[in-house]
Amino acid sequence: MIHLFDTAKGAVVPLETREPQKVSMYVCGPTVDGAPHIGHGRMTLVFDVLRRYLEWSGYEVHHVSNVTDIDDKIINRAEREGREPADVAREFEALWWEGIDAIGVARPHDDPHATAWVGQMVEMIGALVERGVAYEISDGVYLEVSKVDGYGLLARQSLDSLQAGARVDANGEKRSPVDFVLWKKSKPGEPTWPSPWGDGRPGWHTECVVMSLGLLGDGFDIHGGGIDLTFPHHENERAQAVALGRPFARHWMHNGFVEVDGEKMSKSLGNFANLIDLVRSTDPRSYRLLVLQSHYRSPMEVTKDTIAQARQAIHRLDAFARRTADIDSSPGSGIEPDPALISKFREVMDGDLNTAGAMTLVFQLVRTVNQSLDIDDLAGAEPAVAAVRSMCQALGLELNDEPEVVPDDIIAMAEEREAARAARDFGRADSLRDAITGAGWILDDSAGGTTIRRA
RNA sequence: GCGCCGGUGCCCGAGCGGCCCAAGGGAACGGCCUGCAAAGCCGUACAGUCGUCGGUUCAAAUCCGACCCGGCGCUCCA
Repeated sequence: MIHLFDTAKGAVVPLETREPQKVSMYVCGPTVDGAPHIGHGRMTLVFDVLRRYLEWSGYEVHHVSNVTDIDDKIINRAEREGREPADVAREFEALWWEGIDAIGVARPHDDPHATAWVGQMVEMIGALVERGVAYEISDGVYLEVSKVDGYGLLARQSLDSLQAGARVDANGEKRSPVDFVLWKKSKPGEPTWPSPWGDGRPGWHTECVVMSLGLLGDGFDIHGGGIDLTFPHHENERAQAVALGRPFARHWMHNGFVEVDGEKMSKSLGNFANLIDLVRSTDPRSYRLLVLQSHYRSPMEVTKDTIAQARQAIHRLDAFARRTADIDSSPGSGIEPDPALISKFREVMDGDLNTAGAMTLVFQLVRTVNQSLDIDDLAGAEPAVAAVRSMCQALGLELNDEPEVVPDDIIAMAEEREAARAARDFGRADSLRDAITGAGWILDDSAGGTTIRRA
């Protein structure tokens, strides 16, 4: 059984699902006010691997991830650029999916948009007001945090110490500085929805409770996101559910941050690393491998160097895939993954999703298979090859065993070089090779002939 | 200030009481292969030690305390 760290419990615990063999997970998605960055990339990759591994383990997974398409930052950007907030949201949502698709993250089964759920949010806020845990002041409706049992569970701090640290509120009407906004009354020119408290829009923390509960139901299994969302976002989501008396997430998961040169990478710091640039400038699988080689809760260093290191490792894996391409391990082939290896993999992954340990296994197998193949021990290699393929599937790592599509003129030059080599005219052969290299292609000579690949 | 999380070889990064004189990847070096290279494969070396100082224990990278450094939250943030 898989064990995962639960932020609320502060410990690694077995994943006990609401229904047997089914997992419902809600992952906090982006606010689409700008291009996705590599931190978003890591987050989606972490939960993609979790989802794939659970599916590989036999669970039926219901994966929901929202898109926040109305928010102050979107409004501000729209204002700055003189266009409609919806237009800003549309543009960056498209970019979001481009980045996510490129790194091979499976699309969620549902991708609720905040703007489509405002009616339900108004309803929920109404219920909170009715229960006497929310109150209206001049600029909006707030949740009264002191009325929520166990507030501070995720923050791992008492209400008192949270209150001590909270910034003083400018308005002065809030009953406590930690009370948070459920409904924001609109200022002129902003997008609005009607409500019993006047036109306005929902606060950020409200959308995720309403949409997660709405799509996955009470007591769903996993709620996840970046570690920065732990407090206040997730705390406040939970507070609303608790205040309503509804069971919320059974299990909380948060992934660690990406750091660039030891520093937090974020929009506000300006050392913002764009995911789109990354996937356009390198093999996107490199980034998945980099993510896999560190633990999801640890900080992860992303620089040109670490990306390049991962790309080299991907090359090694691809070479392995090419070398073993002739081994057919499809169902009915008679070649099964070595059960001992699979159970070792499972044991490692079940320990809080230890993907780094899993990659260790994969690379060790790559070596032993190569050793077997070096001495023509095909039978010894086959079950290990099948195991590697199975593991890679669980990790969402696609290995490339296909020769690349090479332009005709490059092929022509390569053939000419072959002729020159056959004629032992190595001067001519080498100058042709230089020309091919100059065009961005690399020749791999081997006993079986020469293959061409992109540099 | 309060709370949380880290500091492991040249780089990235697992391990979190005995299986660790510490995995794996990258880089380095050597060999095989090659007309020569590159690629690929194989192998070797690199941490006598896991930020520092104390402590607990038969046993500590792993637990406890203090300190130093970095990150996160308490403010928009994945």
